[in-house]
Amino acid sequence: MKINLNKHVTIRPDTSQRRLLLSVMQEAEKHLDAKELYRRASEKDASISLATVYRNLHVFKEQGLINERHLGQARCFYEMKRLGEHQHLVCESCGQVTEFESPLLNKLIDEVQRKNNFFVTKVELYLEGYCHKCKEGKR
Amino acid sequence: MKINLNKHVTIRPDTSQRRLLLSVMQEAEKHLDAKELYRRASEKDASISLATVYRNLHVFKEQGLINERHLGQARCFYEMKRLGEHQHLVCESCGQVTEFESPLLNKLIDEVQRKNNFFVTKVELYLEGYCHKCKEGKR
DNA sequence: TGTTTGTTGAGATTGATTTTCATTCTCGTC
DNA sequence: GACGAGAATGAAAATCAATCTCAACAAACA
Ligand SMILES: [Mn+2]
Ligand SMILES: [Mn+2]
Ligand SMILES: [Zn+2]
Ligand SMILES: [Zn+2]
Repeated sequence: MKINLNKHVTIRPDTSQRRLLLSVMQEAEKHLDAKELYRRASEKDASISLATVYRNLHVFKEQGLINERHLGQARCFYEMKRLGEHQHLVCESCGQVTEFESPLLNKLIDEVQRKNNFFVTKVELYLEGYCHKCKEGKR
Repeated sequence: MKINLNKHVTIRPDTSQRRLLLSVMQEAEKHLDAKELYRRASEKDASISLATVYRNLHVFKEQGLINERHLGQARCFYEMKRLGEHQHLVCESCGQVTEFESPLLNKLIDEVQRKNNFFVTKVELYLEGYCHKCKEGKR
């Protein structure tokens, strides 16, 4: 289910749409889905197309500029890649997304790679449950 | 985006469609998506509807009989729940799905719950990369 | 037996994503 | 400066999984 990006093609690194989309991604304080990225980009360039958003999300992903995340929903969310991997905690009740890191995860992955003779290129740990507030409310 | 199953309704536990769907799930040697479950069930009862497959996947999930998994694709896969949690390794190249367990994961989750004051109800660790065979082939 | 309530099949609908296609842009060459 | 090839774009159509609607059906039970 990959988009048809024709691998034998040189990607032009810099178009006004790409610059706009990247700047919106960078300014974003949280994870954006394609539609929200489109909405925000449209405010600055009303003519941009949703197809261009999707196409460039693929390009950015291939270039390693952004991460694609699955946060419970069917649709994907995107965020700029940063130093240090992190994973997500999603509250079933209020939808709040919390980020966390743990050195244990790397340890786990090392072990899994060794035991299964597998080379890991992508890690996604998704935890769902109840956040601080919603946990209280449940009582 | 939940299906409308009307919570204040008593679920009738045993219909011929449910029995059929569960038996197909049990016989399955690997993870099935809704369409594949539908295809296999249709072989035994040509009149079964895809809507019934989806409806009952929700029922089985609520009853804790099956697990829903996200294996890279947008669509979901399902498998019978078994003793002992396990997670998945998916080969980017050949698509092979390998299952694994690690006690480190529980340790990690304990830590995350404590540090973030969060109550975890669902865990999904998805690792993608290259399996034994495909790793070799790459050289 | 008649009523109530849960279930089903078929088909329509939704929502996210991808593709198609005609047009436009970029950039190196003449 | 015109040109040509390749890459990118906008708009709209197509795809695909998942969900919903609704009339018919079946089980439970009064
Ligand atoms: Mn994040
Ligand atoms: Mn499994
Ligand atoms: Zn919450
Ligand atoms: Zn492989």
